[in-house]
Amino acid sequence: MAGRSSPPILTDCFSCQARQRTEWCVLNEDDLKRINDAKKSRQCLPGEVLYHQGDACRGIVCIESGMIGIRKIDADGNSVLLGLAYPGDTLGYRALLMAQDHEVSAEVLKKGSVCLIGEATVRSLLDHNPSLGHRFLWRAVKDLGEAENKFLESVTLTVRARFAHLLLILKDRYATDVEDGAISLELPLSRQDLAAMIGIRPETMSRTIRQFEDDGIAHFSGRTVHVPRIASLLDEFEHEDYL
Amino acid sequence: MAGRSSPPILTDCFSCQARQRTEWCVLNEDDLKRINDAKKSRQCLPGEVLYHQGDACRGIVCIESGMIGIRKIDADGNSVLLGLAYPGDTLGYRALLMAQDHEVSAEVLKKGSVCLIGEATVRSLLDHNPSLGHRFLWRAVKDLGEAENKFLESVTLTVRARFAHLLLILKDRYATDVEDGAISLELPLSRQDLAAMIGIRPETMSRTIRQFEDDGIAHFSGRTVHVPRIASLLDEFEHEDYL
DNA sequence: CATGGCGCTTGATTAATGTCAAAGACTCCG
DNA sequence: CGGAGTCTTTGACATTAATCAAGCGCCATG
Repeated sequence: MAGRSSPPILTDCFSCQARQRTEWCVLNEDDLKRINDAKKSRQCLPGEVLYHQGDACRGIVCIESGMIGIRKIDADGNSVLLGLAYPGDTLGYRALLMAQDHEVSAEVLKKGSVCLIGEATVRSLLDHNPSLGHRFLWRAVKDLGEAENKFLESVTLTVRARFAHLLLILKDRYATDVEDGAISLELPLSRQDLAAMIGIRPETMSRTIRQFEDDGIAHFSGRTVHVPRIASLLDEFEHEDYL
Repeated sequence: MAGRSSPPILTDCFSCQARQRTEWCVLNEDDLKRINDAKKSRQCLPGEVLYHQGDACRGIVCIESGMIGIRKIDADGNSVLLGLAYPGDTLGYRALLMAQDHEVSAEVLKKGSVCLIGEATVRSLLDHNPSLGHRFLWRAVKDLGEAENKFLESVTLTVRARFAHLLLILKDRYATDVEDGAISLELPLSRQDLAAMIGIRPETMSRTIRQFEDDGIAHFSGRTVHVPRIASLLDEFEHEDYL
């Protein structure tokens, strides 16, 4: 391990680290070979857009490494980050299954590599491989639950509460240091994108961060956050104004 | 037709009017018989709750007639109507597939009849009937798109715009009279529930209705609405404040 | 080193929506 | 018919978050 300096350029589904976490983990060797032959692998850099909303869907994207943001921009130019995607996640299955254009954009937030799998290949695999369909069904249902929760939060919780919740979610993946109720984390997002995740303006994000500072809930320094008492985030998120 | 006074009490999947619109339309005769034998049919009246959030999921519900509201109530008592379900819709598949408790309640809004299909039956059908899985996958993906749009609207649009959109959606199903850009419709919901659909307070709903009256966009009388110019609803929904 | 762009912060102000309270309207039931 | 309870409307007010505008800091680039 220590000797390898860089990953192989030509990635291979059989040895893909992320595959265990993907919908493709249920494929048998033959199918895996088919997908391996059909896929196109490629490196991607921050800022790059894998597909834009409105683009025709030509297949799906499988993330091998890096981080992708799912973004939607409305007619007025409001940018909302609907979600973050990580190695093992499959993107664009919605548009493919509905046989319509992409409704969202997929934008690279951290450099990494992705594989593109053509529409025909996916359809064919889905058709004769029921358990693959089940995996996608499971995935869609999970995403659906999360989407409904986001709607619910956006209409019932204040910005403070939503931001506290966002930090709690990011904590699970980005906590760098945990000790007895206190945590440090390294945010993967700019302030603008943090704002876009909970559907608020950058100015409001800035002010909310300031409030958390003033209230001693969290200390922000660049993208590093220190939370002395995780419970205080939970308080913000859950109690709201406990009557 | 004219002679029949009431529907038969014992409903039957083979003759079910709603089946064509359900996920079950892909079943062959054998499977249809299985489900027909396994299901329990029952009448339901407004106010009745088919399942509460937090209940264990014992199976799914298939709507034969009537209207069901999908409701979620948060810790502070805020009630949000996540959606409306109609004949042909299948409810509770989320909890069943995720093998967890119901996260929402299903509440009867208009009297009708539903069929309950046990968990074991559904799983068994899903397991050996791939096209049924595909139907559910398609359904989940569609619901997912709608849920994301609701989130998006809630964070980018004003209450006016969201209400205009709600009216446009309800129009498709409840328009009683359409003529040259003007419509009448009979709302299926109380003001409270209209408010709950877009995540606002009843008072705000009342005021928004008042605004629409004052602006000549729509005339409300009880649950009857008259919209002289449909385009005015579209203006509210789309342009927002066209810059 | 200078410069321009972009992201972030802050302040002042405004607009939108929630909250609280009260009164009317309607419905169901005895 | 009466009355309780719920739904709806309205008013006054508080609060939240968006908007507009300015300034600062950082970084890339010439």
